[in-house]
Amino acid sequence: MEQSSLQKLTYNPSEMEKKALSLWQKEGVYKYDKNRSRQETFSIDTPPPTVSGSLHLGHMFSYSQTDVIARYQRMKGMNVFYPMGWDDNGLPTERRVQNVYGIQCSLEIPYDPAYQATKKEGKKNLKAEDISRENFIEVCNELTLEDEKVFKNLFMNLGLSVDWNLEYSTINDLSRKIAQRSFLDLFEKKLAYTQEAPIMWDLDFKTAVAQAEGEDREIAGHYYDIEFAVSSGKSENENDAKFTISTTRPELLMGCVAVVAHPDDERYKSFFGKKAKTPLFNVEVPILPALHADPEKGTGILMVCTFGDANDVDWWKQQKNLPLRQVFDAAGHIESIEFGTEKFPSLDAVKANKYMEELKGLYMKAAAKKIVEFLQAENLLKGEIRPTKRFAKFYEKGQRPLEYLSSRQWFVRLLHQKEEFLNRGKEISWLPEHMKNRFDNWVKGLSADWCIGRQRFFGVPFPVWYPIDGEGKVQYHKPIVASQEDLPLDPLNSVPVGYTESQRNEKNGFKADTDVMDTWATSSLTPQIGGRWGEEGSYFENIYPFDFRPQSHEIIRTWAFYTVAKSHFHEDKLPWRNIAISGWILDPDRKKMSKSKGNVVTPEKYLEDYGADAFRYWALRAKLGVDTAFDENQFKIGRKLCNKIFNATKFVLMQLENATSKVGYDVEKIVVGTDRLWLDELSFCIEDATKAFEKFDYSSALMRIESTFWNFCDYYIELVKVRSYQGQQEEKVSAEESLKYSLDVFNRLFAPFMPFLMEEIFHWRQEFLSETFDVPSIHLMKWPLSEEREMQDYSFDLIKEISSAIRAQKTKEQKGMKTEVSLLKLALLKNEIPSFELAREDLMSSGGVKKVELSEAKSLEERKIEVTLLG
RNA sequence: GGGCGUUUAGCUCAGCUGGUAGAGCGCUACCCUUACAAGGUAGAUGUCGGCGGUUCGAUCCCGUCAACGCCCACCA
Repeated sequence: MEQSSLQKLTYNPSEMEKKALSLWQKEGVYKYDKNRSRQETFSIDTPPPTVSGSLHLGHMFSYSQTDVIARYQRMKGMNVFYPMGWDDNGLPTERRVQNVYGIQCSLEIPYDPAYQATKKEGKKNLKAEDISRENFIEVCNELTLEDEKVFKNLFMNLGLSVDWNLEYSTINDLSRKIAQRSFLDLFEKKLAYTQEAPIMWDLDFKTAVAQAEGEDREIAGHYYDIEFAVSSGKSENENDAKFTISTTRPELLMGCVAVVAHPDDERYKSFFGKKAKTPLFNVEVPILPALHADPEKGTGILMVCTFGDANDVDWWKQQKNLPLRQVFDAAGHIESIEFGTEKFPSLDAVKANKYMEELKGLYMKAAAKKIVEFLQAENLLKGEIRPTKRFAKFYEKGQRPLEYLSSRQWFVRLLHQKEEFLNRGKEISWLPEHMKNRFDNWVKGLSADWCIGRQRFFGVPFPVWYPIDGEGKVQYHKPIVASQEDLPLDPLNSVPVGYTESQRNEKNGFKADTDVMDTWATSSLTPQIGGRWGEEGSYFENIYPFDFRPQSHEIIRTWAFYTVAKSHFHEDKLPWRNIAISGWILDPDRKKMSKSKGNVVTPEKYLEDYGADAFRYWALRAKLGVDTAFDENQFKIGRKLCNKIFNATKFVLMQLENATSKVGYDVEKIVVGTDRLWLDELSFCIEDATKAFEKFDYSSALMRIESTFWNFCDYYIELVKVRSYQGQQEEKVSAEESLKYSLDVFNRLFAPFMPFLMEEIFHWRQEFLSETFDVPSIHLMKWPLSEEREMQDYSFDLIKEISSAIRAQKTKEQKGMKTEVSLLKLALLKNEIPSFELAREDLMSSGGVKKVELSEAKSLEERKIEVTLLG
């Protein structure tokens, strides 16, 4: 308690961060109490970050924004449910595991409980070892655990007030169990169904992809003008009418099932009802009218192949009688097609099969080249090959354009409930409001049910088997689903009720579903996973529907939408009341930061250089939903504010070393007018900050608190510092109590924003002021309330004026001189004499002032208060 | 083509229901002078993207155009 010990202190963020972190952990400051009621609970549906690669600035930015809200709610006395999940389920992890351990998943191999994976550490060209899916998942779990530790550390250092007891990963037993439970519920409600249908397919990952995971990219291609003929039923006929089709996909020619033109197109009207003959393969296909054919584009007539693009799929689905002709396999090789069969008829099967001989097994690109050569040889390629740019759908993480492939998949019905989803969107409070448009747009544009199956390994297996009949045919239309008690399970290692392991893949036996679920099928259940939905000891009812869901805008169509859909299906409720969309961090040129552009800034360095509190300041100055250009300056400003708070607090504590009373504060003893004015200012600040926080507008709250704090330093401290240690007793006490009160208020107001520094100051108060508290941390203190009493009728500007004047005089070293305080806009003049008298008394007792007079002037506005300072 | 957002001082951004603009950084000048030089004091800086309209009055409301960004659709 010696003065020197205070004086020596310098702002050292990393030291106080360490201290605070261990205190929080030791005291369980952020622990969620599952026994408290729903009304007393504020629940947050935290986004589980993808655990691959590293956390970037954008994460730190948006997670800080959620944390400040969590901290405010906690100080309001709420029981905060603030979990953290890791999204480790999915492709990126799977690929890494394959590389790191040199293993791959085989669906044929049984589970080996004794299996231990070893990292291959530099050994190259090892043949990948085959292991079972369940073993593979175990290895994935091991690897992601390491990443999760790194992430957790970084989040802790940022000061997130997460309850780490509520940590989960999207592939752990609980998540798998709940994802499977969700599936069973959807199945029971007839919302999940399996069907053979064309789906978007990634050739490299060899998996189905959902509508929401596609993105458009521009690719280079070529137009080929190919000559077709109207068929007369013979393979060769000089007199057949000819027409030309422009296509960019000649390799799909074998899959052509129809030729279409716009119904009003005069050029082709007479062809409708007739058949066309495909070049090379001589397959007869109907010529039909179709509205999606645009007479302006190409030659106005086009081939429908199963399948070249979404149009083909849509149109094909509407036509009931068209065949399906799949020409390439799951890896993008041309299938071995036999012409002259029922599925692939031809007017000249011999010739067609001769061409096929050379095409089969080729990758599509090579096949296209070959076909073009054949066409040239037969003089069926008309005009020039014209280069073009076109947009194609890609899987977000993929390298090659998506293809449409027909396969059996599990779907979740969405299309029948678009209206309901739109209504759900209306019930949610969107922050900022306009983000709702993205949700609406997406729902309105939905064109396919949700394909939830993925032909991958690291994911949640479908708890499903299919019976095999006496002829060895798999009865896909009669799925056998697992029962609740057995979850989580992998059907590859479990047996359905009524069967034995020996019947696996046998006649009259069963076959396991080999697919896993889409990542979103699990992550759309974060509210259920967080609340341990359907589990013993579940506290789902105490947190659901959640109060707050933070997330970024690019996943409104996926995560937000799917979460709403699942909640709607399972509970017939909204998953959360408020959704807050954070903005993006852009690089200084206002471009989105992305790995491919090489403009990504990693957070570790800034966190270390400026300290977590300064780092948070940068994130918390930004409003929700607003993209922010990265600017290192903002860290400096945060650092400066932290330093100022540190020094000002230190100074006030030093002023109070000889205080009359050190135990707490007594507002009753704050009697001097300027002190009371200052209390009013603090009250207004608390009121405004609270209002802002209630609207989740933490950045306005911060701005308000920050500016009040600067006023405190620049004007109020200036005004009272002399009086607070050498004034008359009553006035001295008034200043002391007011300073203690201010310290307390700022300590609490800044706590959600700068948790580390505020924790430190909280302990200074105990050490140097001998204050005692019944909680171990500032973060368990209550948010301050504004005082309910009558406010003065003149404003804080008065304090500013006097204080500036005093400082100006000191600077000039002209003590004892008169100084003038301009009160042009002060409320004082509205209510002239009585208020002036009141102000005069206050000023006289505020310290350093010798004389206060009202100047003579012709008009009211020109009158000034003249203050004479002590010599 | 449809939808959404952004555009305010050199930079990053505030600006609540319409009353001729604010902060911080940067800049200029002065100051180790006071708890804090990671300070302080005093200052300069804007056709509030363009053009129309409503209004006594528009950064704010309406229309329109432009630039930038995002989402969706189309792409034979």
